[in-house]
Amino acid sequence: DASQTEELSNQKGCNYYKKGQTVFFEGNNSHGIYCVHKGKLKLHKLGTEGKEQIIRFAKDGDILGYRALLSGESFAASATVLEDSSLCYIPKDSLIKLITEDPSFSMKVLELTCKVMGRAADTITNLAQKPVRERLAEVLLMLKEVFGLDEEGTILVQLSREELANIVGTATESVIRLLSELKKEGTIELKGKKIAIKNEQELIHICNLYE
Amino acid sequence: DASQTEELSNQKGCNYYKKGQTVFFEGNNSHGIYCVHKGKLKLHKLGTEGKEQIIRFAKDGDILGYRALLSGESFAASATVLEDSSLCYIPKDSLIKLITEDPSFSMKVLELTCKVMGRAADTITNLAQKPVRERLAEVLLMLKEVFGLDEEGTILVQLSREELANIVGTATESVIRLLSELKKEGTIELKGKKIAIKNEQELIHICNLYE
DNA sequence: GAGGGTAACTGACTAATGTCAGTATAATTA
DNA sequence: TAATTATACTGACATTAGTCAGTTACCCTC
Repeated sequence: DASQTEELSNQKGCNYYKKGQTVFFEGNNSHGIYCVHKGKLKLHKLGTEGKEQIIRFAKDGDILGYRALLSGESFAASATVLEDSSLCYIPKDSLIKLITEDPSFSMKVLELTCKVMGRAADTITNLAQKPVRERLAEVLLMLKEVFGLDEEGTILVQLSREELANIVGTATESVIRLLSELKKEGTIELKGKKIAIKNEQELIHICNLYE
Repeated sequence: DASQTEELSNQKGCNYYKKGQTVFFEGNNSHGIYCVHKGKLKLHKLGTEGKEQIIRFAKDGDILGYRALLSGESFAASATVLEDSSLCYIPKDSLIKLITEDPSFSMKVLELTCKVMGRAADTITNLAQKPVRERLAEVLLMLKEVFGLDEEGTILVQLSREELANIVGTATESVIRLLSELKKEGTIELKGKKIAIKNEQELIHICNLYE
């Protein structure tokens, strides 16, 4: 959890990453995990024809790279920094030691992985069944949950239209069209890359249309 | 792993479930986990308009229901028996005791959850990016991996066309049409519900078309 | 501040896939 | 075995969403 992660961070010191830098690459082997001290990252993997698929996001207090390490597999996704961030690295041995020696810590890690699995099942269901418009609404609400809003309702993360498309699982043009639709309807506001949620109830309504 | 699961199964004894029976329901709370002694199950959740989405499968030696228990959330999916099965139940307390007292067991469970997470990321990417035909090919190969084939190449699980559609994330009619296409091309063979893989290389080719 | 590059946007078109309606076949049960 | 239901299948059609081509707006560097 936050306190234990923080403790680890302080012990080891942090490294700084510039916007756009990739912390680890899909397919490589994991030798340790990363704790986000301060920053925002995307976890993404390569799909068809090299197209990026964004799997999830990480922010302050989150940990990264543990899936590969604990499964003994290579990284299933790459982690790229969305804005200048500081992450601390915990080598494999320290982590394994902590997990095996501290049952409460290993329960925490289990809890985390199991929660992420639950979110993944939702994502699968939505991708399989919902049309693009509903998925986009869902993504906007997810981004709000993860990164929060400022006073004006602006989602506190900067993503390109292409990146939004790579979360939703659609073409960039579709995202552009649907965003301007939502703007016309007064549900959101657009100022450059910034997206402000003006009518959250309507977004919730859109993504629950048939439920 | 298998030996520890088996040990637990023997201790507690198994319960029998008839084909079609649901072992636990999405949304309910978990008070223990289930080990599959012998059988085949689907894990599925409700999506748009009550449509089923199949998330994954379980067979002999697999465990079920741990995600909810360890995350402290309700079941994210229901588990339904595809053919008569025997499962043994392990109450929460026994499991927690085992995890906290045996570090090697808790590492095993972590390894399991992390592997499942990796598969989920693949599924998300495929659903988001691949067309239905490729996803169907992928599903047939996945079913082969999970349940195996008999001497004639028949996949050793019986699923309706609707269930196949609910894995692939498409309409039943699309599955029917694509299956008969694959049959015409000689890639598979159909005898009632039974699907036999006649040209695995071709299936692999289909699902890797653009990679 | 001009120029070059990238990202955002728009419109026309096409292809993929879902929907609907109806028939045939298999499975189940009275 | 006949009746009944459920599942598999087929064809026509509608709709969604992706592709392609081109324009405009923004951003960064020189």
